[in-house]
Parts: sequence; C-alpha cells; structure tokens
Amino acid sequence: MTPPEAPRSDAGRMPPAVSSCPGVKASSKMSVLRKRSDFLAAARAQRQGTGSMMVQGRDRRDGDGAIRVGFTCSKKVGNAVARNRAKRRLRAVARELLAAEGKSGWDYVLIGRADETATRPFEALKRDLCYALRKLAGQG
RNA sequence: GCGGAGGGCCGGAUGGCCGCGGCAUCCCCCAAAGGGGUGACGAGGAAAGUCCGGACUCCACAAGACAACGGUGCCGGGUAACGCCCGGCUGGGGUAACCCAAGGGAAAGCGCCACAGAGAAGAAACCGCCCGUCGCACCUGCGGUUCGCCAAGGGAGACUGCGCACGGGUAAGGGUGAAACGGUGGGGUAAGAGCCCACCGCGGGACGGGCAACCGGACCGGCACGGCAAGCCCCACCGGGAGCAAUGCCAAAUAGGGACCGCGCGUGGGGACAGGUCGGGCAACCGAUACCGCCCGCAGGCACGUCUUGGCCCGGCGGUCCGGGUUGGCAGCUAGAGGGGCGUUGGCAACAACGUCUCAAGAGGAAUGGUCAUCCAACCCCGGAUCACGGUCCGGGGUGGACAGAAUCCGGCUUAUAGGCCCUCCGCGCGC
RNA sequence: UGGGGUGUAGCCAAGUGGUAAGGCAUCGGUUUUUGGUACCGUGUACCGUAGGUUCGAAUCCUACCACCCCAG
Repeated sequence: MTPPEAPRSDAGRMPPAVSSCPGVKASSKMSVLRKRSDFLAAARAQRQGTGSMMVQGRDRRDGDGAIRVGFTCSKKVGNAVARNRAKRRLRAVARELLAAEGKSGWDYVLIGRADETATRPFEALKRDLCYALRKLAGQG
C-alpha cells in the first residue's frame, strides 16, 4: 500500500520550492473538525511528518467535497501559551494552502511539534505543509 | 554619593495586508437555513496553582440541635464571608528605617524526653566535704617467719594522718546533657543550705489605666510550678452534602433488565355457529337449548358512548416507576457584594456611606491571531570623547522581547515574572 | 471540577522523632589457564525543594515542584 518509506532524515530535507505551491483562492468551503471520533479516524489513516509538524489525512468517502481540518498539540509542546501559538500558526498556514493543495472530501489533522512549529519561519512552514500534502496525495 | 528599609505603578508602541469570535444592524431570500456587507467590542497582573471564603443550583433535614469528623486560635476593628485586610499588644531580630511569629490551655488527664549522666520529673546521693564510731599508725606483745616482716590479746587515747569499714549530716564543688529544681556577693555553719541579708530574677497581687489583649504596681511570699499540645487532648468559635460535566428543557436513537398494576362483578331473552374465555397448557364445566362475536332489555362502571369472559400456571399486550445506556441542541452564561476616575463625609487605617462620570470578552477540539515594516526598552560588538578608573556620553552595526491564555462568576492567598518608573523613610560619608 | 497516592545510593526498596537496613549493580580481592559462577571486602544518600516546630526531623506542620491513579 505505502510506497517505499523515506528515511526519517528525509523529513528535514528541503521540500519542493514554494513557487510550485501557488496560493489560489479557496474553491471549496473549509470547516473545522470538532468531534473526537473524527480525530481518531484521521489518526488511524495515513500520516506524513515534517520538521515542523505532523499531518494526518483521510478520505472520508461520504460524497461531500468539503475539506475539513483539525489542529491539535500534545502536552509535550509546552504550556497553554505554546500550544495555542503552535495551533494558530498551523491554522494560518492551513488557511493559505489547504483549499488549493488539499484533496476535496478529505479530513486533515495538523499536529504541532515542540519548539519547531512556533519558531520556524512562516515560508518554511508553508513549504512543509505543501510537501506533506503532496506526499499524502501520492500515497492515496 | 554609597549602602539599606517600606509602599505603589507599568507589563512594549504605531501602521499596512490577510483572518477569527459572539453581539447589533442592513442586504440576498415567501420564510427558515445559509450567504454577504457595515459597526463598536474582544485575555491577565497574575487569566496560573486550585489553597481558603462566598454567590448560584440541586439533594437532604425541619427549626437554629447533639455526636463524630474537619478547620480556625493574642486583642479589637473591617467585610457578604474568610485561614484575608487594618490597627494595637506581647515575644524575638536589626545601629536604625523596619522585619518575623499556628502567639489559647502544661496546678483536667495520658504520653514522650534517646545517648551521656549519681540523678530526667511529686528529684537524686556517685565522687567529694563535714561529724561520730571502729581499726591501724604509739607502748607492750601470745605466736609465726622465706629474717624483709606478719601478728592474737592488753594499754594509751590530746592532736594529726590513713581506711574497698560502719552510722549520720550536706547539696556548695566535680563531671553529663538541649534541659539538673533561682543567680551574684556577703553573713552564717562541723560542713553546708534562702538558713539569714542586699541587688537581680520569679510567683501572688490591693489599686490605677485601657473596650480588650495588656501595661503600671503599693504590698506579700524565701522560691514552689522543667520542656513538648506543628503528640493525644481540653477550651472557645466555625462548618449539612455535592458541585456549572451543578441544574432545567427539547429532539433523535439503541437495548428491552427489574418491580407493580390492569386486560373491567354481571344477568335475562333472541338469534347464529361448532366447539367454547386476549393466546397457550392443565383441571373442571357446558355443548346443538353450550358459548363468543351479533341484536334487544335490566343492573353496574366510567373515559359518556362505550365496556362488563369461572379456577390454576406460563406467556402476551398496555400503563406507571426504577435501572442500564448513545448523541446533539438550547438555557444556566455573564450587569454583579461589579471595575475604574473625581468629589464630599466618617474613621489613625482597613473600609463604609453618598453624589457624579465612565467601562463593560463570553469561547465550547475552545475565538481574541498570522505576517511585514518603523520606532522604544534591553543585551552584545566596534570606534571616539571624558573620568574620581566604578563608570558616563556620542556615532555605527548586530541580536531581539519576562512570566504566561478567560472556561459559571466574585473576594482573597500562594507561586512565576525580562526590564522600567514613582513616592516615603533609615544609617554612613562629603559639601554649603 | 473533585478526590487519592508516590518521591530515600545508578536501579529496586525498608525505615512513623534519637547513628538511614537490605538486595541488585559498580569497584577491589580470592578461587580458575582465562572468562563466567561462587566467596570475601569496599564506596556511594545535604532522604523531591524551601521554610518552621523540637535539644534533635527522612519521620511532625506549612508552602511549592515533579510524576502517577480514580470519579463525573
């Protein structure tokens, strides 16, 4: 099912250039995951790690074309301030890219990492998400 | 100028671009849902820890109780209340400003005080000191002898010395310990001792001051009453229990567990059917004149126009209650002991009263942001100037923002916190 | 939101006011040709942190820190 898994160090390597990830106006409505069962379902599906985040993706297969996304951070990220900041940056980067790069009908869950999610430059954060979305699309 | 003490305040600023939350309003729309536009508002001094106190809601009880358990603990005041705050007292620390204290009761009782030490709780008597007796030391000497001495018995006994000896006196000295039953000096004595005296300490205390804690204290007592209650405990005061995942309402959906009740007294006639009561079984009874449906009366019940079938067991259906159990929505949900400013009055103060102006997040996998630029602190580097060699000032460059995110609300406490600002006071030094 | 527990040597741990047990591990030695095993010996603790009560605290009290568990 999964193609030959890239070694762990691959996650830190430079993702595809930003120019290949043009920011396009949202074509479909993006809504937010709110139920625990949705998060658990996504966690069982495919995942792709990068230097600054972990991305989980799942094809809902319910006929609805909407892209849904959830954000979460474990306690390992830090205190409430650090967790909230990480989720806000993930939310900002998802809002810019997900409508264009995500596959319709999928659920995505973005998981923050300690330090990296909060401190990585915004452009690099965008490259990480773009890279992860393409890997997931390729796997699917 | 240096060092220190106390208190208060701030917690980066501005502007682009892209966004988020509920609210108000307008538009699209028959309406709802949904979408769009506009507007003001949108984290903290600790929002944190969840350590106290309340509001609020439900449960329990019926007065306010008692017991148990838990908490608080100098006195007075403030407060809705508090374990908080203010003022005072006492004790301790500091040259001082000031700081610290769970600070009631140890003559209600129980318990503990290791080791060391004579003795550790209604004191004790080891060494020592003193008195007396006896023995030895003096004289004599039965005897024995390793010839150094040992020694029964008798005498003298004033002084002195000695004793694993005995009987008393004593608690000054010694040493132990965290703590040893007043201290220092003098008198006194056989030696000593509050035995007596002076001062200090201690206990009681008329009376005076103070709301009180407490303070002062004539006078009296030769001195007793060790410490620990953050050991049990006693005393006084406070506390019914649970918590917004409380609680109330609405909708949908799953499983059909447990308990209880009901399935409705009848009666006469007509008429039809072959088996008969809600279903099954058993027993009984009846059966072509039974019996139900049906029709007509009587009586009774209530839902008022319908119902009214005998026994036992099992089941079924309906209802009520209890229990298990899934999900979503709405309310609770933010205007209240509310915060802030100014003023007046009372009070030393905490605070209170009144007047006036002003401010006001309500999320719910959880909004209050992302990004860029400029500036302001801070830190580092380089160059220059000055200097009391600690530093200060000017210019340029770089890094770059403490602790930390509302979750029903409020009053406190505690803890974290880069850096900065202000006020008052104390000590020392210098100048005028 | 409410409740409970733990913290002692590198690891596991006993100790409930009076010198901080024990085991494993480490290190040294004996035995063995060597290693292992066995035996003997040795060191290692500011008892989670900071205050307080007490003559004396791992132990009692208060505050804080970290971790774990339970209920709705």
